[in-house]
Amino acid sequence: MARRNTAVTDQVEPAPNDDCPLPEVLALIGDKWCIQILVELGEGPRRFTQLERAIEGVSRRMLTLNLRNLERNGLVTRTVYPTAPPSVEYAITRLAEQIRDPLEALADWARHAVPDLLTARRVYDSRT
Amino acid sequence: MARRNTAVTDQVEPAPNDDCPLPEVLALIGDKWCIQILVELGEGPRRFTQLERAIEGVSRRMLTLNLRNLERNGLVTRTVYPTAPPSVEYAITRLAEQIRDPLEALADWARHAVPDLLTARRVYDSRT
DNA sequence: CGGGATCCTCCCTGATACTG
DNA sequence: CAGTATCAGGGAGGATCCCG
Repeated sequence: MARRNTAVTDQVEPAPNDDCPLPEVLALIGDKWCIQILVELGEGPRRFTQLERAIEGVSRRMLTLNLRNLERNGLVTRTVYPTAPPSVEYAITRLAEQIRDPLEALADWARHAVPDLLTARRVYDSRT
Repeated sequence: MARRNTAVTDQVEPAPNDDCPLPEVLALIGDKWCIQILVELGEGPRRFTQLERAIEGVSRRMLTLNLRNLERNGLVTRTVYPTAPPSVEYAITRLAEQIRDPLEALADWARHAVPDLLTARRVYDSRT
């Protein structure tokens, strides 16, 4: 069991069966900060500290782990420039760019559904 | 602090700011079993035990919590038939039906991206 | 049958300190 | 600057028991 406690999500392992890959996708991009990382990198390449400042609330550790996971899955590239002090640049790949449309569709639904959702929630909560 | 340890995700609280509602959506439908529940209920109404058998791997507790969460957010309805023994039927709402298209788009991307993803992963892992 | 309540256990995560 | 290593806590989730 190599790689224990080194990745955020260890599952995925896309079961070749199952007609519904959604759980896997969610496991892939569900890591609390992945979306925000992808969104930020969508604006252009960023360095580690830039990401750390832009995302706000993320710890160094979690940022590292999420980036490693994204890199491992081919959604983000990591380029080291051997300068002094060292400089590391992250960027999204084509694979990651192609996911932006589906995610945008999901975001559209979210924006549209939030009111109904909040209403449902108030009703449910008021009935305790 | 009522409702502690009673919901799976307690956050959400859709911050009215932020132009990107994606983290909230993921918090909403990201609960490990929610997607599979919605997919299964998409086939038609189901009773608790039917869901428990269909989903496989889910514990009674988590199934209950996920269903409660979905119900609270207006994505699932819960109907109790006071028969003996009691019978409870779950079904998806219109709000939940409307999310199926975005999710399907995401699933399409997933199916298309899996090969690249696995390749990237093998390359990354082989470089240790 | 359909859960609620309780206990208990990992492991995820944050904080801190150290390194090339 | 860009991380890794280590420690500690807290919460998610499983197992179990019980009840209407």
